[in-house]
Parts: sequence; structure tokens; C-alpha cells
Amino acid sequence: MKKNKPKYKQIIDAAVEVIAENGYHASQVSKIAKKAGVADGTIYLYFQNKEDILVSVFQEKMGQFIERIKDDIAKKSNANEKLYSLIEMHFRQLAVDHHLAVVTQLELRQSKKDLRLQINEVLKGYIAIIDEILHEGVEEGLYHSELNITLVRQMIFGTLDEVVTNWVMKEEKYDLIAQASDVHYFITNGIKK
Amino acid sequence: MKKNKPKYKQIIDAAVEVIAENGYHASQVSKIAKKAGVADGTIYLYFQNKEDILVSVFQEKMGQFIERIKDDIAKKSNANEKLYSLIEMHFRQLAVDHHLAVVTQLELRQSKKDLRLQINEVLKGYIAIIDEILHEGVEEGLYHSELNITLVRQMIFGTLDEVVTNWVMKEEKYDLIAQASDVHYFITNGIKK
Amino acid sequence: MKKNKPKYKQIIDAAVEVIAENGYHASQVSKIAKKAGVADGTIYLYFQNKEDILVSVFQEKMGQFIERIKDDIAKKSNANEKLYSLIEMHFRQLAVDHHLAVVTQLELRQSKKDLRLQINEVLKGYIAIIDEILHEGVEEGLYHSELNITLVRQMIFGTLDEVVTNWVMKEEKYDLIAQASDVHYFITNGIKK
Amino acid sequence: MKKNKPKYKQIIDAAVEVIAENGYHASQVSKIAKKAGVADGTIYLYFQNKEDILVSVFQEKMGQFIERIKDDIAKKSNANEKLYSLIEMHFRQLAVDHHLAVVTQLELRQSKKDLRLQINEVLKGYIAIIDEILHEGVEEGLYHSELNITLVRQMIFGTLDEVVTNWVMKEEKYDLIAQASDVHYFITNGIKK
DNA sequence: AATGAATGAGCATTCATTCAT
DNA sequence: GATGAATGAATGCTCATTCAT
Repeated sequence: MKKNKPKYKQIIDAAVEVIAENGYHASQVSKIAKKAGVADGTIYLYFQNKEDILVSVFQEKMGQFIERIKDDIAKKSNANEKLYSLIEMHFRQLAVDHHLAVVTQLELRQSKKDLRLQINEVLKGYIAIIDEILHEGVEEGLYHSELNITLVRQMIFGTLDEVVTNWVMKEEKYDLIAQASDVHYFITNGIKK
Repeated sequence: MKKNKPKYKQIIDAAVEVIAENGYHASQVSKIAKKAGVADGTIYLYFQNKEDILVSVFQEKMGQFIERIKDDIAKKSNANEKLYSLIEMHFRQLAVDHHLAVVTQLELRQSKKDLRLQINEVLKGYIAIIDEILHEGVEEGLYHSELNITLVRQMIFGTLDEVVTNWVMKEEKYDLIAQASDVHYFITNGIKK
Repeated sequence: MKKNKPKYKQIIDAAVEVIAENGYHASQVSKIAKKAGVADGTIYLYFQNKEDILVSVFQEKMGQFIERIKDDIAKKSNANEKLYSLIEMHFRQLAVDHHLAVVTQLELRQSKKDLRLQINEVLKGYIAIIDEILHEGVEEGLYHSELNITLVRQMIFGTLDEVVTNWVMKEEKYDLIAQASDVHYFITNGIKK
Repeated sequence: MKKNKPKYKQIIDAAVEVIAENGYHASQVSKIAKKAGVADGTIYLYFQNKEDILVSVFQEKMGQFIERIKDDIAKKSNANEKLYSLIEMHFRQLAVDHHLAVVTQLELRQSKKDLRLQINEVLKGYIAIIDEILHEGVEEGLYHSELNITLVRQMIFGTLDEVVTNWVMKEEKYDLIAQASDVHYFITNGIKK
């Protein structure tokens, strides 16, 4: 399995760094290879082409991202606590990994449509978690029984994504994680008095 | 003023069409020129460079977009009605202009970071409207007095943006405008029972 | 019509020179552009791709080659004289144009199969001339009435081609044109006493 | 002697197959190695480089080719019968080995000039046989005493080569061996009545 | 002897922009 | 103002060959 070989991970990590530092369009394969400490050709022993590197970056990193949220949620006893946990972990994981935040919020969005479609596939796993929490919340009687789950899920995801993107574009000058409780309050209670 | 000359508008409209039909990366200047019925070189009499065309597309189209929302809001008597109006108009305007929806939600996001920064400048006008409504709502005693306006504005924008993007990616198969009331309800009341 | 513009011919001629001097595989587009005194990109205003340059080289040069033979043959009064004329002109034209001889006999043979197929299309015009002479000779009672024309044409072409190739590979150290009469004698009378 | 080891022959045979099936340019060393059932590196224990494989293919196969013709000729009692035998065997051997025909007539011609020079070395053995027959024929009083042997040999070889190439390019749809007697007649008697 | 992972040089093509007419 | 021919920088990928095991 190539994914467990050390060079695979070296290249993935190099790609994140190179993209974060140089931007998506200035991230040549040769630059990634150099940062990873391998020859250009070696890249192609582990990845089909440049796009495959980028998709794999997202898969690997988001895979961990989602996994950690799942683990954290598993410890919570009700939907509302799980939702808070998801928000907090979402923010925390991007707050502690500057490179990853820049890459996911800004750089990878510049990719071509078909790469973005593959990225969306990866995000389905995340979407599923949100859906599950919402269903659970309805069953537990915490959330409205007639909740339009598909729509609410989009709103939650859009909210989290925009908040993180803003924070990255403001050069991460304030405490992202500290926003978690306000965001959670807003999602559950809305803005009405 | 170049902006009032007919060729300026021809080029802007050609750009929207070309991008919507061919995608961002396949939208060469020569293609836009051809669609606009002018020579390649003529483009550069009206725009500094390719990026300037795209920024101008956004400015022109979003300028109208925002203006129409402003007009509609002016008729409403309280913040909550204005918020509903904003959501409904946001959805409505993109729902009726397929090309514009594809260009703003999908294609223009593939642009380089500095173009996106310029796009954000344009969006500040929209942000200001949301802020104003929120302030008004607080003053009217409709919204929480200690509302974190900066954060809530991001959440509202993120929500609207994600809902529209999803609709575009689902090939606009359902009624976007019909989502407005659910979205408004969620924003004001949250998901809690 | 692009074929009549001066740059078209410049590029064709540059290509012949570059291929003759550097060999087929070392003939980069940039080298041809430089020799032609145009920018790399200009090549692509006149040719679809690299292969198109090479096919066009053959078409242009062989077009002239065949045309001159036709003109010369037209002056002759019987098939046998025409055949001699064809042999002599075939040798003469390659003997006076060293670059062309190297390119047609050695370099262009290294091309991919599909380029060679296109080259064969061009050669059909030459084949047709040989066929015509043979038919005429039969009608005139000069050649065997039951002549297997398809086969004989292959033999004539193979003979001429091999004789020229040998001459090029022997670095053109002897007089190719002087071979014409022996070759003609052999083709008409064979080797038997 | 490496040439007698089993892997040497395995690699040679794999090369012929791979080239015949995939074409010259798509015949990577790794593909030949795989077909031969050895590792890529093993190739280089038996051959100096890729070109050396191809030269060796030609040497081995043409060695047999020439040997069989020699054997057949030895049984004949005069030059003219020997010439017929050479033509017939030339056609027969390529007619029965489709792979070899494709490789020698089409694929190996795409090789670089210096490989073609080495191939010519191998062909000298064949040339020598033709020369010998011609000399014999002159001595026997069958052929013209003042025969330009160097030239005639080129013509014979060119004729045979072109006839076979045509047959291969016409996808071997007709009987090549059946052409032998017409070719022999043409070479000895020419086309004149 | 045999392996196969690693190497790294080499090149066709696109397209935003210019400027002579 | 308008044209459009010409420019030239910039880069992902292949594959013959090596060499540590």
C-alpha cells in the first residue's frame, strides 16, 4: 500500500507547505518534489498526476479532520453538546494548523471544477456527521421536529466555513476558537430576542 | 467616462456569458473579444488587463444586485422584514439569472487570491447592508442587545452563500426562492425547540 | 491563405534546415522558430502542431518535386523517355538539395507511424505518375502487355529510393545523377544477358 | 557467453513481441522486461542499453534470416536459380512471421540514425550474398559482363524491401510469396518487350 | 545474479498583452 | 479609436538507466 510508505506522507506534507507558502498557482510539481526531498519523477510513483496530489492532500487531511471530530463527538451525551463539539473542533483544528487553514480556505478553492467535485466527495463524510447530529437532536426532542435537515446542514456548514475564511483573510489576528460558543448559540437560538 | 460607452457593457456582458458557458479557465480574452464583437486589442482600451474585466464584471453585476436589495429593503418597516427581504432578493436575483449564479458561485472562485481580494471589496457594500439591518434590529429591540454583529453577519452571509452554491451545484433542480422563509426562520430562531 | 504568407515559407524552410542539421529527434519547435526568425508562438499561427510542420514540409517540397518531374515528362514523346526523365529528375532534385535529401531519405523516416501515413498520401501523387508512364508504355507497345503494374511500380520506387538512400549514407561522395542511365537500363532490360 | 543464456533469448523474443504489438515508440524497457518475466534492471545485465536490445533483435533474427537463405541457395546450381531462391525465401520468411515483418519493415525504421547504421552493418551479410550471386551470374555468362554490381545490388534490395513494405502496409491482404516469380522476372528481364 | 525504487533531463504548447498600421 | 498579428515565458510528465539491497 503506497499510502503507508514514508515518501507518500512526505509528499503530501510538502504539498501543503508549498501551497500555503506560494499559493495554488505557483505550486509547481518540481517545487513540491524539492520540498519533499525527492526527485520530480518520484512524485509519479506515488501519484497519478498533479491533481491527484491535491485531491490526496485534501483526503488525507480532511480524513484526519473528520476522524478527530468523530472521536470527540462520541464522548458527548446529547446532540447539542455534539454540535458544540463539532464547531469547536472545526475551529480548533484549523486554528492550530495555519498551513492547512490557508490551503483549505483559500488556495484549494482556486482549483478547477473537477478537482472541486472530488473535494466535495470528501466533504460528504463531514456532511453526514452534521446530518446525524441533527437527526439525533430531533429524536431527543432538542430540535424542532419538522427541521429541514438538508437546508440546516447547509447553513451550518456555510456558517462555519465563512467564519473560518474570514479569520484566515484577517490574517488570523483574533482568537477563532473563542468564537465557537457564540456560533453555537446563534445556530441553536438564532438572533431573535 | 468609459463605463458608459456601449463597448464597455458589451464586453462585460460577453465576459459573463463566456465564463458561464466555458468555465473560468477556458475563458480567454480572445473568446470574450469575439463574443463582444470587438478585436482583442480593443479590450485593452476599456480594461487594464484580464483581471480588470473580471473585477468589473463583479462590480457591475453586484452593484445592481446590491442596489435592488437596497431599494426593496427601503420599503420595509422593521429589521426583521428587511432581513427577510434581503434573503428573498438574494435568492431571487440569482435564481432568475443562471449565468450570473454560475459565475459568482462557481467560476469566479477559481480566480487568483488578489482578484478575490478585490471581489471582497465589492462585497463590503453588501456586508454593510447586513450590518445596518442587524443594528436596526437591536435598536428596535427585535434582536439580542449584545449581538456580536461582526460574527452574525459572517454567519448570515456564509449561510446564504452556501445555500445558493448548493443549489447551483445540484443543477438548480429545486426552487431556491422557496427556501427563503426557512432560512429566515433559522437565522432568527435557530434550530432549538 | 496562410500558405502564401512569407512566414509560412520561412518556417518550412527553417524546418528543413534544422532537421537536416540536427536530426529529427533534436529538432525542437523552438529551434525551428529561432532559425525562421520568429517567436515560438508564431509557429502556431501557421501550423496546428509540430507534426503539422513536418507534414507540411513534405507536402510543400514533394509537391514541387512532383510538379517539376511532371513538367519535364510532358516534354518527352514516349514512355521510355519519360521513365528516363523521371529517374534523372528524381536523382537530380535530391542531388542539388542536400538538406532535402537528408530529410526525406533519413530523418523523416524516424517519424511516428501516423506521420508516415500522411507522407504516403503525398507520395500517391508520385506513384500515379509512375503508373501512368507504365500504362503508356504498354499502350505504345514498349513494355510487356501483361505488365503487373502495381508490382512494377513498387519495384521502380523501391529501386530509386534505395539508390538515393545509399548515396546519402555514403555521404554523397559520388555522382548520383550519373547513375540514372544504368538504373534506367536495368529497369527496362534487367540483368540478363 | 551471455547470448546462450536463456534470459538473453527471452528478452529478445519479448522485444519483438512488444514492438510488434505496441509500436516502436510505446515499447518501453519496462514493458519488454515485464513480457520477458524479468526485472527492469536485469535487462542491463544482458544488454548495454535499449538500443543494444534492438540491434540484437535485428542481429539474431536477421542472422537466422540470412542463414536460411544461404542454406537454400547452396542447393541451387546456377546464379539465376539462386537469385530466385533468395527472392522467394526473403518473402517467405517475412510472410510466415507477422511480428518480424512489422518490426523490420515499419517499427525499427523509426529508430535513431545511429541505430539504423548498426542495422546496416547487419545487412552487409545479406548484401554480400546478393553480390556473390551477381558475380557468379556474370562468371556463368548469365548476366551482363559489365554489370554495375554495387548499383544492381541496391536495386534488388530496394525492390525486395519496397515490395515487402507495401505488403505489410496493405495489412498483408494478398499473397506475398506469389509475387516472387514476377519480381524475379522483372529483375532479370526488365520491363521492355 | 537479480531486483525495482529512485532519478532528473528534456520540450510542445497556450494565451495575456503589445504596438505598428 | 480600432485592429489582430506577433510575442515569449512558463511547466507537467515520461522513461532509460542506476545502484543499494
